Order: sequence, then C-alpha cells, then structure tokens
Amino acid sequence: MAASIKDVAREAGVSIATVSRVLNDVDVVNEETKKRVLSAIKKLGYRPNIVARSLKTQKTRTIGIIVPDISNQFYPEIVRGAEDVANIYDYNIMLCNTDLNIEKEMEYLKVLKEKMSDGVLYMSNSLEPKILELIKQLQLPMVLVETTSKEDDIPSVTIDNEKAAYDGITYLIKKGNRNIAYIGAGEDTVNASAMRYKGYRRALQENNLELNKDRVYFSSPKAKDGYKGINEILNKTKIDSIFCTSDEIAIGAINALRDKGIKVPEDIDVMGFNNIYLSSIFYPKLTTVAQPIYDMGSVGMRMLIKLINKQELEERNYVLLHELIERDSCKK
Amino acid sequence: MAASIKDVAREAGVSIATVSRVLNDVDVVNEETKKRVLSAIKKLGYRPNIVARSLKTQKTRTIGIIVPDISNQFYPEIVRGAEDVANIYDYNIMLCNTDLNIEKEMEYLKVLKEKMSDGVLYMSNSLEPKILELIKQLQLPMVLVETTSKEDDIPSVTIDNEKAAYDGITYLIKKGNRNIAYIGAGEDTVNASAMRYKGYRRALQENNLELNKDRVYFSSPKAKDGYKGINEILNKTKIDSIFCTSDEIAIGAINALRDKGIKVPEDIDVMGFNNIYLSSIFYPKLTTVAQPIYDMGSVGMRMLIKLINKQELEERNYVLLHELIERDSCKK
DNA sequence: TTGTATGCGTTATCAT
DNA sequence: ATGATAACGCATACAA
Repeated sequence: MAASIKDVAREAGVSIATVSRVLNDVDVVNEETKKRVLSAIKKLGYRPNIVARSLKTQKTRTIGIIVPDISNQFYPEIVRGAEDVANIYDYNIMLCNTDLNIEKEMEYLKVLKEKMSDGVLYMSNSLEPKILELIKQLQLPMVLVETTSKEDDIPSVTIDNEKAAYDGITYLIKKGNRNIAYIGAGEDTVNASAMRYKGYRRALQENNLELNKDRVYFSSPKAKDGYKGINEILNKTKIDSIFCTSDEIAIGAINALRDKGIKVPEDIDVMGFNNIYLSSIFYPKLTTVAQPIYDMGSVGMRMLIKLINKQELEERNYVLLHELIERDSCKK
Repeated sequence: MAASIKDVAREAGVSIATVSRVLNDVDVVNEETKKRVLSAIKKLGYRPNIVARSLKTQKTRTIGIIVPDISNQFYPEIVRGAEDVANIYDYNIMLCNTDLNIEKEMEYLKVLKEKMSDGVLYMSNSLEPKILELIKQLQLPMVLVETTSKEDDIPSVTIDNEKAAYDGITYLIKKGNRNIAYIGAGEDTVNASAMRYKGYRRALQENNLELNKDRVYFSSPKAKDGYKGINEILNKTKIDSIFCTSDEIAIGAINALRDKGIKVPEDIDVMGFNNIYLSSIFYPKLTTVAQPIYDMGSVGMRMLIKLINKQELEERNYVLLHELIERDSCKK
C-alpha cells in the first residue's frame, strides 16, 4: 500500500494535521518542522490521495465531457481545446461518448454526478425534456458547446449559425451563382446547426432568389450523404453551386461531381462548413465557413470553470465569430 | 446537498448497513425491508457517492488514457475503441493529452495515481528511462498501445510494423516498381513505427534492389512533411513510387506531385499507412496498409481490465493483423 | 505553532 | 436478518 498522511506524520514526528498544513500550504507552520515534513514526504515517496481529499472537500477537480463521438467530426479538436484549459486550472477530464443516444447521455450524466464531477461540458443534438429534467435534478454546473437550450438558460458557446450560413450563401451569390443547392442539417435538427437552413433561406430571399426544394437535401454531416445528395439533386434539377453544412459533405459532393465528370470549381462551386483540418489538404482545397473549433472547447471550459467557482459569467451565451475562408473549391 | 445513505436509512427505518446491502445486492435481506429501502431510494432520488465508495474499496472504476494528441492522427478512433470497451465493463476514462512531452506525461501519470485510477492505457513515442522508473514506482496496471517497451515487459498491443511495411513495399515491387521512395518514421523513433523503415530495407534487399538514401526522407506523420519530402527527393533523384508511413504523408505527397503536374497513379504510385477515414474519401482513394485502429484501442482496454482484475493475460504482447487495402493511388 | 478529534459517504466485520 | 461500528485518507474546527 502506498504511504498515507499517517506514515508521513509518523516519519516526521508530527501530527497528520501538520502534514496536511504543509501539504496545502495553509496556516503558518514552523520552518523547521516544515522541512522535516517535506523530507519525510520525499523519503516515503508520498502522494496525497485525491479521492480522500475529494470526499472531504466535495470537489474532485475532474470535469465530464459528453460528446456524440470522439472519432467524428470536429469533436477531437473541441475536446483538445477543453482539455488544454482544464489542464491549466488543474482539472482532469472524463470523456463520454454517447452516439447521441439519449439513454447513454442520461446514464453518463448520472455517473458523472455519482463520481462527483465538478461540472460537465455537454455536446449533443437535442436537449430533450427528459435530459433537461435530469440536468436540473442533478444540479451539476454545465455549459453547452455547439448546442443551445432555447428557453432554458443553460450557458452555452456557439457561433451564429444562421448568420454564418447567410454569409456563405451571400458569398456564393456575389460570385454570380443563382441556383444554389443545400445539403446538410435540416430544420428539425435541434442543435445549433439547425439555424443554417434558416440562413440559407434568408440569403435567397433577400436576393430575390426562389427557394427550390429540389435543390435541398437534408442529411447527416457525413461524406457519403454529400455523395448521395448530389446525385439526388442532379436527377431533379440544375445547379451552379452547392452549400454544404459540413466539410465532409462537401468532400462527398465533390467526389460525386468528379465521378460525373463535372469540375469543381470550373463547373460548380462547392462550399464547406467548419474548416476541419482535412479541408486544407483535400483537392481542391475547400472554401468553407470556419468555426473556431478549438476555441469553442477552450472558451466553453473557461466558462465552466468560472461557473464551478461561482464567478460571474460576463456572457451566458457566448457567440464566437465565424469566418469565410476562401480556397479553391469556389471560383475566385 | 444530495441525499446520502444515512437519509435513505432514516427514511426506510433501517440501518445504513442494510441500505448498503440492498445497494450492493450482497448478503440476504428480507424482501419486505428491501422494498422499503428501494422505495426510500426512489423517493429521495438517492445516488450512491462513488468517491466515498472508492475510498473504501480502493477502486475507482476509472482508467486513464494517455495520448499524444486527441486531435491528431488515429488517436480519436483508438480512444473510441477503448472507451466502448471500458463502458461495457462500467469503467470511465480520463483523457490526458501530452504532446509527447515527457514532463507532461510524468505529471499525468502522477495525477492518475493520486486520483486512484485503476489503470492506464499509454500511448507515446518513447518510454524513456525516467518514465519507466516512474511507472514502476507508481505500480499502476498499464498497457501500451502502438508503443513497445523493449526489454521491460509491459503488456502491449501493436501490429507487426516491420512486416506491414515489408508487405507494402513488396506489393509495390510486384507492381513493377523499382525506385521506391520512403517518407516517414525514422529508425530513431522509439515507438512501434520505427520498425517500418526496417521492413522497407528488408523488402528491397530480398528483391535485390539497392537502398538509395536520396529516396529516403525521415519526417513526422503530417501532410506538410509529405509535401516537403517529395520536393526534396525529386530534386535529387528519380522515383516510380512512394511508400509513406502515414496516410497524411501520402496526401501531402500526392498534393506535391499534382502541383508538379505528376499524376497518381499513372506516373507514380503512392501508398499510405494506417487507413484513416480520410484515405477512403480523398482523391485518389488511397491504397494503404491498414492498421486495425479501433481494435487496438478495444483490445488494449480489454487487456488492461483483465490486468486490473488480476486475470491471466493469454498474450502479453498482442500483435494485431494489418491488411493491405487496394484502392486507387497505386496502379492496378 | 501544533495536536486532537470529527466528519466526508461508503463498505465490511462483528455482534445480536 | 439486521444493527453498531471501524476504517478508508484526508481537511479543518477547536484546543492547547
């Protein structure tokens, strides 16, 4: 068994209280005894047992991160941003993959509470009533990333998805495109990306362009859906450009076009969304609406830590800035 | 404050011992009182405090995963495989990014011990003496993934990297290639991938092909290094094919070739390594040596859990099977 | 400045 | 079948 505070106390010839004091650098303790304690600690290779400390202090310095799938999309980078900040403040993170399965989400939330996580960073599509109720009941400090809570006011960090899509479409229109297809997140999606379709429609409307449902294909953010989407759309109508709500969709779309002998961007413009690493090394390099992915994680974690420490949040619903990145998949 | 076992006991009119018994389904407890306890639990919305339980049982049911960078390479998928298995056995995972920084690795190892993790899954390049010493001292159950420990016998899961590279090169040779470039992990790399260069040399040798250092470029596994590598190599000599020790390198290489007007695979064959998701949607689709990435995580976690439960490992150094996946970046 | 004692929420041993 | 209680390792209020 590893050495405990008792062993250190015995070795240094003091009480455990004194050892605890030097451990936590609290109260005043005689320089001489402090030295004795320190050397006893070193001699025994003692490390405080954080579990015991947590039981006493009711704080574990670990934070749960609930994520749909760490092997997917931009979640790795969000998590990285979050962990970096957590690390700075001496927190560790517990990673939980849910596959957007409500039952799994609820299970993890409960476990996180039982393990006394100090808070949770939550990413999901939906915030179903069942989940919301559980969250309230559990009383865990929480912030939403890339997810919004509508009426209920759980702090969140997102981008302005409606505006981001609007900006992307406007760009396409300015380049002379008129028949702009849309592939990706639908209105029913409950997470933040649902607003993108709204932005698409507003941009069309403000430019007196007609909304043609034949050019719209709602789907998951995967490449294969981009591929399928293009084929479906081209069967029905003509287009001069495509707005995709993820870079993977854009890649799938470009692959489909290539298979049909259609060139990007010579024949058709394709715009992605998110600016994942991939989009800068794909050919052609993707023009895309960038989300500050890493920052969403780091800002979210910063907010959460403030929340945990009962500090005031200057902004409960943080909206980070998106940016249109011009590369090679749209005509210059 | 959340309800504790005491509250439940009071509510049900029994002792905490009895509550604990029904909680853990241990000993025999009267059906009648069991019901009372259960309903008290429900009424109070009681959840056991796992931290307290951990202090008592000396087990936390959480496992640390030490990884260079979750936002990089195939680590997300390894971690996903690991978490899925952990989840099955009711373990949670603590994610730690080290950027291959030794100090960070040591720090995390210590914290993991202090927080009483039941074990750790360790991914790194090196197993420096300092680390090895700390590992021994900490006495944490551990398994290495995509990392080997040479003399010290820490259980591990890898593929046969030498053979995998050998198979890749042999394939290239069979397709008629004679001047095969190599870009990627060098011999000095201490992790498993260092063996790939060995496989490259052996394949050349067995086919009476000369090893020409001008065709070899040691680098990190990033795309930009593939790009740079090609330019350096083509400045010095002629090649008909390229073996890359990561898919990202292969992509960088293909991009460099395209910029020079060289076609893949018509002019030059390019082979990747790992078979990350990307390689199946890139154009051209990458012919690559596949590692069973997800499985490395899941198998590693399975081994670790066995280790934690003091079960016998049928194989301490698990070697998973690689597979050559023929796609479009090499001539058919 | 230092020590004693209590409690954090459990599990498990020993009585009853 | 159930209850009282010690112990897990630490932090801290209170005494000295």
